[in-house]
Amino acid sequence: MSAAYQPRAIEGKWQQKWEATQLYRATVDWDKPKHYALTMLPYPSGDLHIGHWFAMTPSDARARWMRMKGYNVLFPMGFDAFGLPAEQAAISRNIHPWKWTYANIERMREQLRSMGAMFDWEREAISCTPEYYKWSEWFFKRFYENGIAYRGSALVNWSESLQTVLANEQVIDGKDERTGQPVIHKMMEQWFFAITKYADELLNFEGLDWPNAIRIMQTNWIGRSEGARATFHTADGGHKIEIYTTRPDTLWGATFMVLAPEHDLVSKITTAEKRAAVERYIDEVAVETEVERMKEHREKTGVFTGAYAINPVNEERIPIWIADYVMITYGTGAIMAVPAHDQRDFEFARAHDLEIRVVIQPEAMQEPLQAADMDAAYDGPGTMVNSAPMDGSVSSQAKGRANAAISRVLDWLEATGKGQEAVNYRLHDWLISRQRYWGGPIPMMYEGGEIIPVPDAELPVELPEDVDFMPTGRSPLTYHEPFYKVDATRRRETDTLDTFMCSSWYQLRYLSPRCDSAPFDPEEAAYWLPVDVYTGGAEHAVMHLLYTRFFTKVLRDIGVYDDAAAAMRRHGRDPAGAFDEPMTVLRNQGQVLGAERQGDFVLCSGAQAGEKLLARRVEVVDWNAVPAGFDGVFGEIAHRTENVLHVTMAGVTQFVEVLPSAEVIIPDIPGENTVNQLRHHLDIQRMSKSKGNVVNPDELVEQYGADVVRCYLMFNFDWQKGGPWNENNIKGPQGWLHDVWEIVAAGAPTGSGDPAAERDIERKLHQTIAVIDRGLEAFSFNTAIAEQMKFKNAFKAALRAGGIGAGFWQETVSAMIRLLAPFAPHIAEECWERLGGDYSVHTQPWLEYDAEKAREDTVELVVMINGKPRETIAVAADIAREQAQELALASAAAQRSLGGKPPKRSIFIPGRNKTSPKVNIVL
RNA sequence: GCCUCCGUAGCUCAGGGGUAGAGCGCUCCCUUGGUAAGGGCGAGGUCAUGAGUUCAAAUCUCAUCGGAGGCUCCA
Repeated sequence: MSAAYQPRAIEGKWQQKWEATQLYRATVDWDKPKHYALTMLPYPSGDLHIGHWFAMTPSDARARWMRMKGYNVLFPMGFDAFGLPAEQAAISRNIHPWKWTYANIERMREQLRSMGAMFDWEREAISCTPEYYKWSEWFFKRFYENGIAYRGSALVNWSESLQTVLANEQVIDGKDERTGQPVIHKMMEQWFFAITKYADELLNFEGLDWPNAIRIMQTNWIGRSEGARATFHTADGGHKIEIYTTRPDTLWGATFMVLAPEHDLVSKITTAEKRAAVERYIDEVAVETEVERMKEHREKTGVFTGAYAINPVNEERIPIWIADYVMITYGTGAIMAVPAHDQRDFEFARAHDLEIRVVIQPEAMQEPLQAADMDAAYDGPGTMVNSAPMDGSVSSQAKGRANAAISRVLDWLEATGKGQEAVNYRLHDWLISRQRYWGGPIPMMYEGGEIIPVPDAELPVELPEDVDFMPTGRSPLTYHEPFYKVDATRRRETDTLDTFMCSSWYQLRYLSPRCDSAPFDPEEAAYWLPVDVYTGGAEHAVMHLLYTRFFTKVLRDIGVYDDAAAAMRRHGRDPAGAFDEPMTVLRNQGQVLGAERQGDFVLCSGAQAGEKLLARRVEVVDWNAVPAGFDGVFGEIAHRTENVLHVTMAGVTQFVEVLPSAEVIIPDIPGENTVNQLRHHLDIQRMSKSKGNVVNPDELVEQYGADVVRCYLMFNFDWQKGGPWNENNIKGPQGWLHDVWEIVAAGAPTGSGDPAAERDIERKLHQTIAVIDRGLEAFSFNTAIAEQMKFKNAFKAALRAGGIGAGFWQETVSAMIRLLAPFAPHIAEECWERLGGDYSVHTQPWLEYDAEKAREDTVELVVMINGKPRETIAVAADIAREQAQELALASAAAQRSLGGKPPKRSIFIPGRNKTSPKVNIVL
């Protein structure tokens, strides 16, 4: 065995052997328990970055661990290959999206292989291939037949820069989440999926082990609220106006109504004399982007329509206004305004001099609340007033039926037919069509006004390749006649599917990527589903992770899983609940961020000129090393623009202009120094090409080897948190693997060993196993590795001390290598072979934790006086209470403190796990 | 504004009612034929702050301060 650990020499070799022997091929075996581990598939952008490694290699370690524990593990990989970047590349660089995407996939496959992950490449699925999108289309048709997919008109998000509509989930703060360009609202006819039908079921996370944050985000996004719908009529009786409210107990306080400017009724009810003003306002609002409209603290603008409505609860005549603070996209797009008890309505009423009427009297107040005295709406608890026949009902702060007043009003509304109890959702149906080329075709045709599905036998509708990419941003499909012109009367749909549809079911395609008769093989599904552990980024909380849950539920309801369920029953597995959710356990990794850097600490001297110092001398010194009596500006360089330094000290920033003639002294940089060599503070931030803080995993692998990079990523971060990159720390895992290598390379010692030392190592080994198991179970990869480092340190020390015999060495090193295998698969395989183990270390059984072996024989009994440790006494680990207390009382420390008097109390705390037994003597 | 999560060594992180831990970094010493390296010794922490519960609080409770993420005219 060559002396030095040289990753390059072994990693390629083993990657090839693993592939040649199909070591990671996962096949159905009903005699073994299954484990479907899945990590989010990448978009083939062309280069694997460190984030992919961070997401995938710990998941790989965990999958390997499960495999060694006896599970039949499926850990597939593929590509989410449709999407805009490919199309942008086509437009800007004249490369066809097929070519661009496939070239990237080829490259990324190689990079993925360098990780040494146990991906089963036989199951690779690529969403942009006809074999794949045939089934995306097939699902679309099934959804259409079952009333889930429909074509409808709605106010949608239109991105001018991308020339396409976007789903609500893809718009953040009124901007397209990809480009950051503002979107506008536009009325368009589009394809939708009726995800709102599943809103209530999607709110139920029972049986799911998902991060709390994701559950909260999805719950917020769905935005269920309970309240009432009520129908107001215009005063002339000509029109009905539906409103939704969560506070039906304040209906009697409605003193005006507000419609969203986009509301259908606006044009119908506006009086002739107000028409001009109303139309002007609508035009103003229409050109506002979402961004402008969402600005905080903006003035409540609006105009009166001239029309009046009748409040159904008290027959009062109230004015109807339009205002942009009412959103057409929420509820019914119209509200009853209760200025006394809703802050927005209050502000609007004050701005436009509208009546404010108190209908909830706060209990605590002596005097009745007067509208004129209010400076804000009152939304606390109280008693209903001015609300005959509901006066006296008590409104708590509870929502919905839990509030007595609301409950009573709801009953009354239903009984009188003036309104109904209602549930409202913030969630809208999923807008699925895109005006783009590089996506799955929508298998629909139009003939006259009719929608005709493409027959199943003709699927897939293939994307034509011979298209021209126009810089206009329009989809080439819309002017590709052979594609859209089916025959003289029928025209094909030229919109394509949102890529999130393709990724909503990829976990099913992995089961049988070459299956041609169905989207997936039911026999495979019966065994593997559902996904047991899913890992990926939290940024998909309300997109992919919500969509795929919805998708799974629809497939279940329309019978797509029926054959799989039957197969399950044949194999004696109960299919109940197996198809309700796609992924049982979900964990999100954090993000690896760009490195933080301290700015230089400088001493600047010169002449003060107003706000800033004109420096004639700038010296970089050790952090905080300020000479006594220094009277210039000193501190960290927080920022530098040309020759102006922002120097901060204790939170105060001072400005220093370095004169061209100034002397700059940087001890670490020899020769003459310039102002440009001064380093300013660098914040932790996302890695991006423009910031130049991107870490290239290929270079790291080249330098340190894949195993070291894997271990560094797992050891140096809290996986679920992420953090700043700091390459210095790679030396820790590197040194560890070097040491392991050297221990194996050195071979068994020749001495006979010391039973006590060996027993100690055996104990530590089993304690280590327990920590690794716990760490992997909890995705705490860093603790699992830290514990192995500790064990290595202890073993190495014992070896040096000559306490280890040959037989024990073999046994222990063999165990150590098996424990290492999930984390550093290549070096473990090489060491395993050199130890004489059978191929492969990755198919060896995992080490069984033995509590008896992990037990300490003697431990330190801690004697505490008033809770402060004072002395230790070596005792048997299983020492009894009485004996321990006797020993403690007899100890020198206790005798000294007690001074002959009996203690007030003496408390025995038995040792557990890794803590020592203790006796606390209270004086 | 609301909702989550988090403040432990210089850095990145474990632990978590009962003696404060790891890796890196740092001091000093040794090796200089594993050498863009190895071995050894050591320093460094009122566990964000303040109160409470307890025989005992870094750990539990509450408040405050600081940080991260999410939602936000949601009727």
